[in-house]
Amino acid sequence: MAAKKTSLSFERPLTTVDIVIFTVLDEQLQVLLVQRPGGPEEPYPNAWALPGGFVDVDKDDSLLACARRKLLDKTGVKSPYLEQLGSWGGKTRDPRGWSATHAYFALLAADSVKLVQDEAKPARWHPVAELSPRKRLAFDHGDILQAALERLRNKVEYTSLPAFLLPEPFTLPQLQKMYEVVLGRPIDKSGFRTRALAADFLKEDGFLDVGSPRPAMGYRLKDRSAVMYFPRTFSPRS
Amino acid sequence: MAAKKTSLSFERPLTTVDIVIFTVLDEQLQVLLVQRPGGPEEPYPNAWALPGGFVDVDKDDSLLACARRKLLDKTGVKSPYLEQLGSWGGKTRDPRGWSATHAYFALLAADSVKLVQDEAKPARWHPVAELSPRKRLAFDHGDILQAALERLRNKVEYTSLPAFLLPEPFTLPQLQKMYEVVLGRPIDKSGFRTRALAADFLKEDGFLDVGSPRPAMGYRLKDRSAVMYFPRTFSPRS
DNA sequence: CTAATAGTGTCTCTGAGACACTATCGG
DNA sequence: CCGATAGTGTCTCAGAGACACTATTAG
Repeated sequence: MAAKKTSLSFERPLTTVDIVIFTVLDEQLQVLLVQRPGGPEEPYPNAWALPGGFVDVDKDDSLLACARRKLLDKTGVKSPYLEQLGSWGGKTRDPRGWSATHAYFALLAADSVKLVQDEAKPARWHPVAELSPRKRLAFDHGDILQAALERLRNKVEYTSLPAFLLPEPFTLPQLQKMYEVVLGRPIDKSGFRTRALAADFLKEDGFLDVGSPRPAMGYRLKDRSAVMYFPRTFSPRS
Repeated sequence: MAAKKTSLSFERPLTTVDIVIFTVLDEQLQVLLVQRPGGPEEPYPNAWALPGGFVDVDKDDSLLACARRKLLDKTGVKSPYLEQLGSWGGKTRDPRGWSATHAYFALLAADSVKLVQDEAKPARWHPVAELSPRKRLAFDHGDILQAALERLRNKVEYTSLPAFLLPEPFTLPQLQKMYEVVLGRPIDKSGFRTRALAADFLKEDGFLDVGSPRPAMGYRLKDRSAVMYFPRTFSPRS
């Protein structure tokens, strides 16, 4: 394993990991952003940015481990839904030099989060509807967020992803609401129930009384590590 | 732009770009591999690997540009279908140190390629069916190839990707053959034609005589920079 | 004519969408 | 009883799959 360093002396890009963390809060899709420190030597001082940072070659065994570490640090959540989104790299995206970031995207239930406030870097939920072109994010994080949103909205059409936005157990009406919030349009109840149950990724877990007149069946995911793919989408006929 | 180097003195991972280049040759899906040099200081000497290498912070403006450069160097092809596949990074994947690779995947027509042979690194097409667990690829390139195959087979079900495996103009029977080769199963002719034409991504380009008894209509892509998504898949009924 | 490939017509059936309906609770 | 939410039944229709059919060429 004694690494040969010969001819590896060229300049290496900076390597970071950034995470787009989504949740649904107040019936709105929200993303977690941190405010960058304001020092004069900092890039994008005081701008909002995705949580993330440099890979630590001593602490992190892999990119995924690095993402998990950063997510745990910020939110206290151990095992959210986490998938790779892509990578962005180039000469000009960071004024400090050629840099490449590995972006991940995560879904979690709002109430499972205890935001950890680093006084230098305050963290806050931002409704995605309220920041589209408004305040510009640091680096190319606006592009990354955009890609994450497209991926999320796309996958929601044909997967069980929104289940990760809810604490278990949850009811079918609650789950339907998650789909509707992410997609931004109502879904037919009957069709939704038929498909969700036919997809066979839920198991019953007793009745829940969530304050509505009639108690509803509570459900849990059969396998929290698997995502269900529906054969077709929820698209309206149009 | 004068970059502050203060506090950026920690160790940086090695950064590479690797490309999974697919084509169809002899009615088989094939992938381009290069043989690693055999020097005693080289990792995985003489093993087959995906084409790729270190990002050059002077030559490459971005990850995508880096991928294009490497692809052009190896195959002489300027504008193939090229998309990002994902990234793989960790402490142990390269014996020379913590490294992260940005993987891309490309599709091109076999006859558009003039393989550039670097005497130190011979390049050759390998039928994917013939190397599954057989010869182990260098680094984690087996995993990357596996991911590329899954992505390709998956997307072929509902996109026009196989069109990039053919030189233009091509006939519908030729295009159908590309789908069948990648999917590894026959497709119904009538349904295929209906859907391909309804998807409206082809434009007619006169009749072609490809040696078969009856000449067939030749087609070109309306927009070589866009991929068509079908509303449903080609899956057989059960 | 025949063989071979290009291209079309037609039947069936699944499953999604729309929407009206019933069921069960609190008050 | 009523209102509200949970959950079901039913009609229709687009579109995919299966497969038999016609069309056009070479010899």
